[in-house]
Amino acid sequence: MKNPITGLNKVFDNRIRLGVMSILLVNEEVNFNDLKQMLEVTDGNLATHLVNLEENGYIKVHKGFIGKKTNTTYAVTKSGEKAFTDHITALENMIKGMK
Amino acid sequence: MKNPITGLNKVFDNRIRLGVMSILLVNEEVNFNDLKQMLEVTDGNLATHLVNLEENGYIKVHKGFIGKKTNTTYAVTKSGEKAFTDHITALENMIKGMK
DNA sequence: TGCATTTACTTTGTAATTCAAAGTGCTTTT
DNA sequence: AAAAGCACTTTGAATTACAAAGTAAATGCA
Repeated sequence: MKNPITGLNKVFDNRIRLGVMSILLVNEEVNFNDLKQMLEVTDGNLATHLVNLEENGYIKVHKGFIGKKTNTTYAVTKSGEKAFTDHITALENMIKGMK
Repeated sequence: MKNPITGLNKVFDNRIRLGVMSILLVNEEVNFNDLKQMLEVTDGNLATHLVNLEENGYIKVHKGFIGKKTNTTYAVTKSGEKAFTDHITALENMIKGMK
């Protein structure tokens, strides 16, 4: 039997990062507050994970304005999309369970 | 949009525990050494995660002998099987991405 | 027989990660 | 103009993950 966990991406071991990615895959652009509400996490916690995802090149951050208010949006990168789908594929293979 | 990460089990945030469960779901009983080789982890690391899974009631441990040599085997419990499949279901739902 | 080695874990200590609370700077409300 | 709210960032503590060292029994070999 080959190692079932090779191919799993360490970045996605975390539920919040996983959640962010799954949201960003189906929503083109999402801002901080929406993410926070969707995932029901504290500011600091979410921010940390967003920084992590950005440092890994999986999401891109756009700091803009709506009127005079800052509006920071997040979107997946090509690389992030690939990393995520690869991870899901690895998960599926793991679940299938190869003896 | 509802929170996509509710339903994800914290115990399975970890790749090694995830791997152990996926192995034990398709193999009735597996011993320490086989798990170690399959997952390519160090003794201490694997042992820690096995204790964690046992404390959560997801696996049961059987300390037996083969001849004079100790042989400790691990198997999933009913509750572990349910927890794991529930987690997988939650993952699948998350991936499907509900807006 | 006796000493070294291997096996199968367990224990220990450190490094990394996760998270919430407090802080910052700006905007909006009263 | 002061107070409150928003959108983050920073900080610090707690938890978790991990490898290395330790232990006890069994086996190999001289």
